[in-house]
Amino acid sequence: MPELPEVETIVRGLALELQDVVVQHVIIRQHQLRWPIPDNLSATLNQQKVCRIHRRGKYLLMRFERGTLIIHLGMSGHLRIVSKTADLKPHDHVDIIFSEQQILRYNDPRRFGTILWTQDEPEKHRLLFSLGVEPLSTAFTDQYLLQKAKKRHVAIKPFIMNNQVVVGVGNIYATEALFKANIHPATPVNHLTIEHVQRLIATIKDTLQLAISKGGTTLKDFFNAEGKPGYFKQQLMVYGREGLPCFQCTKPLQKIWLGQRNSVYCKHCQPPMFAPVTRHII
DNA sequence: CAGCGCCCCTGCCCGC
DNA sequence: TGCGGGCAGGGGCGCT
Repeated sequence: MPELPEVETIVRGLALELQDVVVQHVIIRQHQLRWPIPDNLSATLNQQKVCRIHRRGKYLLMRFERGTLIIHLGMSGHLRIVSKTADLKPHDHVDIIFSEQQILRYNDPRRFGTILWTQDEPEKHRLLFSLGVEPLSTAFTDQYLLQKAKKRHVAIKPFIMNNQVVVGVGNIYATEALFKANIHPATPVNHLTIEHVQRLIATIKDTLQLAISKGGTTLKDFFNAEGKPGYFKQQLMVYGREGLPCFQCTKPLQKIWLGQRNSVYCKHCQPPMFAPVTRHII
């Protein structure tokens, strides 16, 4: 579900709602997420005040007085503010209760998400310390990406989806940004010219920023903290449009499997920039 | 050490 | 209508 624009949308919503509120109580109905939720989380959070809500990559960080709650939504996680009277739904795994009107409810059908606590600076946490640059920061430049691509042979799509290179670019936005930059998703990174890299940086930033301005992408079940969908889906040029005509050249869009993920592209607008890979059969 | 595959889990859609 | 297979917006980890 969530890529960077969706997490950013949720962070902004929660930051408005939960600044300086105090935890009254925590209910954990299901401990088993990607890693178990700490047993003592309720005791740890009790009576602590929310100091700041921000994010690093797709990790949502809730800073309290004595530490930070690290939340990741995985593929199917949701965070909503609900009131005490809201119906309990399947997979409502955690409630952080601030008041009768302010319950932060975590729902995650697939349980690929994460809720962990750290007393240290969250940047030092094992899940965060080796993360790459933020794509919307000034640190994400052509020189940075070229440096990272040195001695690498991976295809550009899994490369920009690698969190150690740049954070927050998932399958939807990687697919869209490569289309807008006219770069074939299977191009080996060492075949890219500086012009390609410059174009790609620009289209990644543009795509993410536009998506944030639309409140994220709702494919079927993304909703922000107020339960409202995002409207970036209407802007998708290629993602999910396999076999349909390219909006630029009207030729049917293609699908390939790259880095354990599906990728849609236009073979006319994103021509291959490399010799075909020959593979031994049997 | 780069790169690939596996795996954590449920829901949903498709074809038979 | 029921069921098995495949696929899904993520990403850490272990193996080669």
